[in-house]
Amino acid sequence: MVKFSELNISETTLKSVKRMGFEEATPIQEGTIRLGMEGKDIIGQAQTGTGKTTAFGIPLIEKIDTKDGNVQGLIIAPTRELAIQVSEELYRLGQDKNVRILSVYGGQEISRQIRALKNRPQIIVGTPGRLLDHINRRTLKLDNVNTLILDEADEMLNMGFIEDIQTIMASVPDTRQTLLFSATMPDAIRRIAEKFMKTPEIVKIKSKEMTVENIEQFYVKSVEREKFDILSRLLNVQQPELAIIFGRTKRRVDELAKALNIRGYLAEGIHGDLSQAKRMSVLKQFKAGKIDILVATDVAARGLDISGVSHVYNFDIPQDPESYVHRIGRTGRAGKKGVAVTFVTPREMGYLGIVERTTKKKMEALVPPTADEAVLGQKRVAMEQLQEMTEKNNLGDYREFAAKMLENFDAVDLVAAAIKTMTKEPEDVPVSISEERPLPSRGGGGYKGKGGSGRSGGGGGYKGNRSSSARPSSSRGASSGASRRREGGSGGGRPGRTTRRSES
DNA sequence: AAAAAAT
Repeated sequence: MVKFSELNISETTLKSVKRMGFEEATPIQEGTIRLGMEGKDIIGQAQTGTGKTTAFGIPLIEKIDTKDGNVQGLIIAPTRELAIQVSEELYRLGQDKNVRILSVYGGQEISRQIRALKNRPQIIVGTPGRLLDHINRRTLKLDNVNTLILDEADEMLNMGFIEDIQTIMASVPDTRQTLLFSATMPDAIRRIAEKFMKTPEIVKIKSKEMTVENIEQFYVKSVEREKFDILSRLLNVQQPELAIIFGRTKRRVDELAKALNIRGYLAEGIHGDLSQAKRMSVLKQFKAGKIDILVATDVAARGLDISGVSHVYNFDIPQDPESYVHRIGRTGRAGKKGVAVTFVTPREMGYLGIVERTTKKKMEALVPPTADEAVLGQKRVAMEQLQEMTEKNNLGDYREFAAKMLENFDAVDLVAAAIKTMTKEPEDVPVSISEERPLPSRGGGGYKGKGGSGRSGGGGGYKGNRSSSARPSSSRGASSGASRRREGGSGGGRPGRTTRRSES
C-alpha cells in the first residue's frame, strides 16, 4: 500500500486528503494519480467502492490554476445525484487550494446556475442535458477546459448518451486531457472510447471477479407472484441496516414502495419521474436513516456512495450484467461487508448464468425461509439479543422497572412478551404489484444467447448476513434496521436478524 | 424493452 504522501501530491492538496481521512491510496488511486499528473489520457477501471472519484479528483485538483477564472475541468456524470456527489467530493479535495467547483444538472432553476457560473468556477460537474443547455445559451464557456472526465464512462458512451457527449466534447479543445473511469468497460465501448482519446493508458485493476469479495451474492428462484412475500420475509430475517431494492420500471418502484409501506416498512421510492426536490429529499432521508429502505430504478444503480447500505435486493434481475455489477456495488464499499440478493424467475435462470459468466462469480442459491421459519428465526434472534443485552450488564434503571413488573407478573410471561414484541408476525395485507413481462420476449427466448447453466433452485441452505452486528435497541425501545415498523403499525416490534436454515 | 438526461 502506497501512502498519498508518497505520490508527489502538493502539500496543500495533501492537507485536504488527510482531512478527508485518507492515508493510503487504493490500487486504482495509486495506478492513476501519477499518470494523471503527467497529463496522460487514462481509462481507469476498478471495482465499485474503491475510490475512483479521488483517483481522478486529485490530478484534476492539482492541475487547476487558481489564478485563472476560466472553467478548466469538466466532469460529466449520468445522473443528477451522482453529479452532486462528485462535486461535493471534489470540493473537499480542493478545499485547501480554494478551487471553485459548481455542479449543473436538470431539475434545478437554471437562473440560479447562471448566477453561480458568474462566480467563475474552475471545475464544472454536470449531467449531459443541462450542460448542453448552458452551452447553447452561451452561459458556459468550455474553450479553456484542459481536463475532461467521464464518470461511469461506459454508461456515458452508451446509446442514449453518446450523441450528447459527442456534442459536448466538440466544444472542449482537442488539446485536452481525457480521463474515463468506471467499474465496467465492455470491449465495444472501450473501442469507441479510444477514438476520443490520445493513446490512452489503460489502468485496469485486475481481480479475479468483477465484483468485490466482501459482497456475499445470492440468488432466489421465485415465480413473480411470490417475490414480494419472500422479500418481506428476507427483510424480517436479514434485518438490513439500510437496504436498496431495485425494480425494473418506475411503475414497479412506485408499487413496491407502496406495498412495503402497507406492510409497515419505512421505505421510499426514487426514480426519474419524481421532481428533483423529491429525489433529493428521499436520498437525504435515506442517508440520515429516517427511512431504511430505498426502492429504486437504475437511477440509483451507479456511483452513489451511501454508507450503511448493508443489503441490495434485485427484486427484478437487472437488464444487463453491467447493471448488476453497479447495483450490488452500492453495498460492500470501502472494505465493508455487504449482501446482495437477486430474484430470478424460472425463465430467467439462463440469463442468470450469463450474468455470472460476466462477473466471473457464482451466486449462491438462497432458499427463502417459509413464513413459519421466518417467524421462528426472528424469535431465535430475539432471544440472542436479549441474552446479549443481559450479558452487557448495562441495563441501568431498566432493571428497576423490571423489578416492579415482576412483583405483579409471571417472569415467563414477561420474557415471552418481550420476545413477542421483537417478532414481526406475517400479515395478510393483500398487496398488488402488477406483473410486467420480466424480459422482452423474442421468439420465446427473452435474452440473447442461451445461458442454461441448468441448475435447479435447490442448492445450498439458507444463508443470510451472518456478520450482521448486534444492534441493541435504543433506550426508547424503537428498533432500528430496515424491517423497523412504522409507528402505529400493528404488533410492531423488532424483527430478528439472520438465521441459518440449515440448523432448523 | 427500460432507464437516464433539458423544458
